[in-house]
Amino acid sequence: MTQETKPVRVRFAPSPTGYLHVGGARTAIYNYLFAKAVGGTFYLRIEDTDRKRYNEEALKDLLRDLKWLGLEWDEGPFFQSERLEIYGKAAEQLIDKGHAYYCFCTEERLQTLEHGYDRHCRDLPLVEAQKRIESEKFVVRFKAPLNGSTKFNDLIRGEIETPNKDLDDLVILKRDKFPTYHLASVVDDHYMQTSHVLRGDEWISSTPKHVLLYNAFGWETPFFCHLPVILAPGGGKLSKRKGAASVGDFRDLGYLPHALVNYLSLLGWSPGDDREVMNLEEMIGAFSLERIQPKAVSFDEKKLEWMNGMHIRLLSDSLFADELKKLYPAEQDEKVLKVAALLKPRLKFTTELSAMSKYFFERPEKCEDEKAYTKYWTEQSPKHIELVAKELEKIEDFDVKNIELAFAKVCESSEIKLGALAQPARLAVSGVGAGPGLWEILECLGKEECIFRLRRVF
RNA sequence: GCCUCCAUCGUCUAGUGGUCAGGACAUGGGACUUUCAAUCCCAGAACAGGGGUUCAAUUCCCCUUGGAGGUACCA
Repeated sequence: MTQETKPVRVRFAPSPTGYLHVGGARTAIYNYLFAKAVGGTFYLRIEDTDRKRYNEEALKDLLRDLKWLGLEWDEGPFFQSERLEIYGKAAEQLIDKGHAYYCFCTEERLQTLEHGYDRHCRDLPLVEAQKRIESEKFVVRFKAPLNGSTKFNDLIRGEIETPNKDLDDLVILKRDKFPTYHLASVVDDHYMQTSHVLRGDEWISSTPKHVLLYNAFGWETPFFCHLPVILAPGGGKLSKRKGAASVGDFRDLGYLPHALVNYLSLLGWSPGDDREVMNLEEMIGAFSLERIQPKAVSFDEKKLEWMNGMHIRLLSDSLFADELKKLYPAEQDEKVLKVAALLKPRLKFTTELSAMSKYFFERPEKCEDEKAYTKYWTEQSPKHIELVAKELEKIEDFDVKNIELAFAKVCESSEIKLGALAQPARLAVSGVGAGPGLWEILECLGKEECIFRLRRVF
């Protein structure tokens, strides 16, 4: 079977040591989009071979965050820690073939070495080594070739060639019998029939070693595709200090999962046309590995914010109303839906919802918006508002059109500009100086409530 | 140090051996307007530098510079 005919199977293979950061999330997204785009399988593998850094909390968050993003996996999660026997056997297999060897060097000795491991144990006779493993601690190292060079083809960068003399005899089985990443990932990617390895580009320089491992086993290599890193706005690593960095952070800030996925998908990839705001189906439809850029990219939260606003506006009114309903479970659906429709076009974060919707459901006790108060409220305002209240009282059909007419009447009869009338009325009714159209607010509140609020004085 | 990768507006990107180098975010201005948004319109803004190859390079090659990654019994 050639690689071209192999069914597409890709994986996201995080190590549960910390929060899922946006770089990892994007790797997951590209794997997911690619699998879905070609009708392949997307599986999840947990690379928990580092017992010191293992963090159970991180694992839980990871699964939760992936689900939140909507990246459901088809298989897994598979845990490497449960497959130790397989890696042990694989290591033995390489030793038998002469591609790997036992190394008994102590950490102290290794520390005295200046330029990496000196291949001290490489030529120990196997029989001797096999005796020593009974009583001594050891690791298993891969025997890298001394001459020649190793090439592989990266799907977005083309051929990458490394002289073998620059590759060291890397440890594949650690002292604690756990495999290193290199062994575990190669063995798993083979047995789990991974067709394409899409991972961060920090792995580029390890890939020749992986290729050598595949060769030593006599296995076919998967396709490799290394994704560019995501950098912080000013350059350098993305970190909490430089703003939000983990998926959880963005969720807490009020971002929509699909807005994050959409934005992240565009960081290093484009559909080839001018589309930017896309739902998951559109992203899947447009996705291809060839259009991924090799260049490192920097994270622009401003654009993410904009993207989030766009996705909020894309939400159906009823879906958006569900968010609002969470805040006011006791309120009537009809009113919640109305308020939601008014608010939807004007916010960037669902977290703004609470503050922006409050006055629709609770009477404001006082004017909370001091700036607007100083700007719009005058000594004349109470008088003007009373005129409005009187006019509103006369309305039979309390809708936007009639409310507007009522205001127009007051303006005309008392020669007041609409601005001087509407803003104080808004303050009286909502307690704040900004929001949806005043007529809409009033209609939503209902005649009785409006008149009550107008006649109170702050 | 050594090895590897990368390089179009401030940012994300499209693009081609001959283009007015296109779009989006951000920025500035305008329109709309009862406010704040949203929306619409307009503007400024880029092919890192130097060598080649070529009739012609942003595009192909080399060097420099800059950035990123690796150089772990971490992934």
